[in-house]
Amino acid sequence: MNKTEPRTLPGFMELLPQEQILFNQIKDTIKNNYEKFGFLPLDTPIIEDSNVLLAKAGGETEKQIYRFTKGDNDLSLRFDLTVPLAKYVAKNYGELSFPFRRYQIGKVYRGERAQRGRYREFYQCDIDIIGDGELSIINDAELTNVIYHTFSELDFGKFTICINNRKILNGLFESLGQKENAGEILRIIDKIEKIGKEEVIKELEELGVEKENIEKIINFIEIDGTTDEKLLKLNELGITNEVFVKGLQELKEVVKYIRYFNVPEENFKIDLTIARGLDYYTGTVYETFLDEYKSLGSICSGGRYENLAEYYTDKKLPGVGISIGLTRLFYQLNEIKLIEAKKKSIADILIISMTDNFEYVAKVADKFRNEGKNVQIYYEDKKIKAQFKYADKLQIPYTIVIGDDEVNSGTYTIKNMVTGEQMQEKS
RNA sequence: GUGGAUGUAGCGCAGUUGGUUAGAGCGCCAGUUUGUGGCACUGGAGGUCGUGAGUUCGAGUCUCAUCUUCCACCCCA
Repeated sequence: MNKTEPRTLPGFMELLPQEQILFNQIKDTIKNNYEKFGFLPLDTPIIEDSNVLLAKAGGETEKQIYRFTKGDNDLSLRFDLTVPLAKYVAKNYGELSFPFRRYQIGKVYRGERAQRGRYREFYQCDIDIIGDGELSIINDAELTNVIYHTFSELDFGKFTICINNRKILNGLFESLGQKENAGEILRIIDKIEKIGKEEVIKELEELGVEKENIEKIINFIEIDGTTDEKLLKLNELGITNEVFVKGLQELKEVVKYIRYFNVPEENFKIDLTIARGLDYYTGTVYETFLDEYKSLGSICSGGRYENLAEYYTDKKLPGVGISIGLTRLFYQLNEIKLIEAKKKSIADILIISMTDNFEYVAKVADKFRNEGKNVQIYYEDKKIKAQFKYADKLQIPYTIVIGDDEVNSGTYTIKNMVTGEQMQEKS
């Protein structure tokens, strides 16, 4: 008979057990940190009606969406967790309490060409805070604190949360008379880390921005110094544009509260080049980098948006959120060996049974389970040697041997697989 | 969507200017050891060389096509 080759689609991550254990540990750490700040769990369907999902989308995003029909239904796979959140909040507006704080950890789908570390199916770990009409700027600062706590516990080394405010950039462009192509300018500036200053200037020229303005833009994003020095220099630019002034005010507030939250100075900074690709951000924007592995790019990004669900409801729902692209992050950290899958088994104890008295074996297993241990019983009819080998392969730290001797004396023999020590205990 | 590579055992690979029956390592299975794993030794299973066509007396090796996967660009997490 012809066999079908058992292959997994490119761009889809599939892990071996020991890697999956590590992956889940990281995922759990993120989840626990999100919950520590009172975020509520949310799960939404992976498939949505295309009309709902694509209410806003266009351009690049739309091209990458997995879209298909089943019968008469036009369906799509979610490409992020924010759009489903918008739908959910609009739909359940009456049932929810605002500010609505939710976290969602789930898979999303983008049909782009697979590439190193680039996936078509990947986990996003999102938190968002949605206000009804208004939302305090303190929330923007708190998200920095959530990121700080999460990555501190994840322990991937030193990291820096870069903060900026879209209004500052937009206000600057407005004051320069570049309001129309502000979006494109942002996109170009955002790439400065990657392509360098010269290339940014070149691209701005190609866009048709005047020399004088390019100079001002470059001078602006090159403002340096400590956080307070940067804020001072921004003030000294003397820009009176309303949007700029508001943005600067917001940034100052955010910094003030970040300090109240006691996030160490070394873990956050103002970075005026951070713009974020997505155009729905209207205020604070975040990107987080591992100091020793800047080349990985941002490992946690997000920002403030004016109106979450404008395509679904007239209600004004401002929000602020961040997202960790877990699948890619895991891949990258594994690549650079910053994390390593060591644990091969979930079981703490493997029971090797050499008796027909199964009832006795089951009782011993339950005794340890009741003590909070993960216990697996080996049922197959194999030699004791093979059973020990199995425990060894899976690196299960303890084995318990139960033969007729043990049953008759009401005991079990427990063996430490690392040291080789073993002893008989009363059951 | 554009450009460049790749494919030999479960895995990562070797295979000379085309020449008998395609190799070693790791892994897997069994035995040395019928109540004790790791180490060692011995033995074993496992490949229509991605697929199809062509050149040739002869193709893993040369040619063409095709599929697959990977890398870069675009965009993004």
